[in-house]
Amino acid sequence: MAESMKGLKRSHRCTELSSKNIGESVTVMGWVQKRRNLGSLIFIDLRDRSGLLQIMFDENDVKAEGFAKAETLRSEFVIAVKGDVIKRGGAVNENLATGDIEIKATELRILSEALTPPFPIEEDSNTKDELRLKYRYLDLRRPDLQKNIIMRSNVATLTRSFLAEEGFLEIETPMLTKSTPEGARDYLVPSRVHPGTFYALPQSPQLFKQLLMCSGYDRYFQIVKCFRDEDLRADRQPEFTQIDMELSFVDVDDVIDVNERLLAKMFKETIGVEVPLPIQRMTYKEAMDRFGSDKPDTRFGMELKDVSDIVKGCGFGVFTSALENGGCVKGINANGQGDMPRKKIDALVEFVKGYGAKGLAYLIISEDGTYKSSFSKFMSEEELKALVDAMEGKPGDLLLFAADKTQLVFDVLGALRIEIAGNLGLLDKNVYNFLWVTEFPLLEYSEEQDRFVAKHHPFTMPMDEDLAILDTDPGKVRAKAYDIVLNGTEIGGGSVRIYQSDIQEKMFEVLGFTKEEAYERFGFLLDAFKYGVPPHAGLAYGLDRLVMLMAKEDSIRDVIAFPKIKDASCLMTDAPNVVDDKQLDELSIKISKIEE
RNA sequence: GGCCCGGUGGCUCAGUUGGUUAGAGCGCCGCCCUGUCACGGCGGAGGUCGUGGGUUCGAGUCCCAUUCGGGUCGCCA
Repeated sequence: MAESMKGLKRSHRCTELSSKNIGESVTVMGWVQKRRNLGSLIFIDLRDRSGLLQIMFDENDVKAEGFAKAETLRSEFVIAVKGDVIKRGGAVNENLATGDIEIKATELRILSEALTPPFPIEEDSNTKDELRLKYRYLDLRRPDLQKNIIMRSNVATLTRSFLAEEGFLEIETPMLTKSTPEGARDYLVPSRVHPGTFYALPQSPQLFKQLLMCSGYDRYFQIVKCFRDEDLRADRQPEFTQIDMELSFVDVDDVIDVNERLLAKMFKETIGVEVPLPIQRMTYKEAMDRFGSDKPDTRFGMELKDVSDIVKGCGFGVFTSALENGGCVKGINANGQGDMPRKKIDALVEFVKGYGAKGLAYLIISEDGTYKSSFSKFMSEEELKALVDAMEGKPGDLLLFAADKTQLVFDVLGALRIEIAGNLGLLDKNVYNFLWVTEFPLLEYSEEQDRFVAKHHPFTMPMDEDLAILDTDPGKVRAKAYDIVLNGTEIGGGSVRIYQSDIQEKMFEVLGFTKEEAYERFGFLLDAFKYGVPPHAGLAYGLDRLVMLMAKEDSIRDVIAFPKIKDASCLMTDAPNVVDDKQLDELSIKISKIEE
C-alpha cells in the first residue's frame, strides 16, 4: 500500500551524508537495494542516483508499527526514512562511500511497492541486451548506466559553458526540414496540410548552420539530434546526437585550435585525463599508407609496409597477378606472434575474407631463423629473405600479407591489425590517443552511380593547391576536410566550406548535377550565398561515441538513455508500429505493400 | 541483402559420443535469528530446453526451416 510523503522532505541524497552529519536528523528517500533481516534488527541498503546508504531499523527507535512495515520491505520498494545519522554500530564497510555511517530510522514510509525485477539491479550486470532494453527503465537504475548518463550530461554542460565562453551562440535549427537525397537515407514525416509531401528529419544541421554564418551569427553551436535511416552498428544508432559547430572568418587551424582546447577541457574535467596539445595530425594519405584506415588506432604499431617492389617478378602468382592488375602487396608484422597456433592463423584468414580478400599469405620466422610460410615454395630463399628484411622480420615474428586492389588491401590490413591487437589485448581503454586526419579526398568514385560523389559533402572546400585540377583530375583533389579520431573511432569531422559561387558551381558540375538540379536541392543556400557570405568552416562530434569512449563502453547504447536495437526498433515501446486508418487518412497515405 | 555467434527455471550458466524423474549459483516464498553489509540456518516453489518440422526405439543434444537478440560486411554525402 503506497503511503504519502506528506510532511516529509528529502534532506539529502544517500551519499551526500558522511560522518560530518553524525547526530543530525535527516530524511532520505530512494529505492531498497537490499534487505538484511536479522530478526529484531533489519538493515536496508537504500539506493538513489548518488549511491548507497545503510538504514538500520530497531524496534526501540522505529516503534512496533514501523518495524512491522520494515519487515515487509523488498527490493526496489521506494521508501522515505526519517532518522538520525549515527556512526556504524558494527564494522565499517570499506566498499561504500557511506560505509562508516548509517541512519537509525525513526520513521518509515513505503511510498511505492515493487514487483521483483526481472533482472538484478546491480553494477556489471551481464543480463541479455534483449531483456535490459525491454525494461530499459530498470536497466537505467543500474549504477554503471547512471554513471554514463550523468557523464553524458556533464560533457554537454562543459561543452556549453566552454563554447559560450569562446563566443559561440547556441541556436536551434528545424527538425522538420527538406529531404536532401545525397548521402544517407532520410527519415520522412508526412505533411497533413500538404497531402503527398514530406518533411525529412535532418541528417545533420549542415545547411542551416551555413545559413546562420550568412546571417552573421559568427560562431554557432548546437547539441542536436540527427537522423539517418541506415543499418545500425555498435557505434551507430538511427537517431544520434551531434555537438555541431560552425565558425566564420576562419580556416582549418582555427577550427582545430578551439576544438583541441574543448577536448582537453572535456577530458580533464570529466574523467581526469590530460590531453597533450597540440594533437597529432596526419594526412589522409599517410593514414592509409601506414594504417590502412582513415581513422587509425595509434595505440599500437603493426603498421602496413608496401612490399610490391620486393615481390615484383617473384614466383608467387597471387602476388604478381595482383600487381599486374594494378593492385599492390602489403604486409604487417605481428611482432613476436610467430608461435600463433595454426588454428588462430586460419581464423585470421577467415576474418579477412569478410572484407572481400581472397586470402591471407603468412610467413613465420622461427626462433632458429628458418621460415614457415604459406607461399615459400613459390619463392626463392633470396626472395623470401628480401621480403623478411623489408618487413623488418626477426625470429619469432609473424608476417601477414594481402595482395589485391589497393583499397581492398588497405581495408583488409587495416581491419586485421585491429583484430590482432584486440586478440592480444593491446587496445587499452585507459589510453586516449587523439589524432587529426586531414586533407581527405574531396571526391570518391561511386561504381554504383558511375560518377564522383562527395566524400564529405558537396560544400567542402578543395585545398587551394588542388583547385586547378578540379576539372581535369577531380579524383586527385584534396579537401580542407578533417576528422578527429580517438583510438580508432571517428568521433568528429568537419571541413572548410565553399563560399565562392564559381567553385561551388564547378563542384556541382563535377558531381554531375545540372544547375537546375543543384538549385532544386540546395537553391536556398546558393541564393543566400549571393547576398554576402563570410568564409566559414565547422565541425561536428558524435556525442554518443565520445561519451562511449570516455565511459570505456563498447557500444553507444550504453550511453544513450533509450536506444534502439539492430533493426532500428525499440523493444520497450515497440516503435515503429502501425497507426490506425484514421491517421493515415488524414495524411492521405495508403499502404501499398507490406512484406510478409 | 550476405556472413558469424547466441536463445535451457525470474537472472546467469552447466548439460559428455543422442539414453531412465533436466542440474548449479543467485533470486523468489515461508519459518528462525540484535550488528549485518556476498548476513546466517532450516524448509519450499519454480523450467520440457525460442518456435515448427524431421531423423531415431529414444532428441536440450543430430538435420532443416523459422523467430528473437548480438557482432560484422555492404550501406552510413
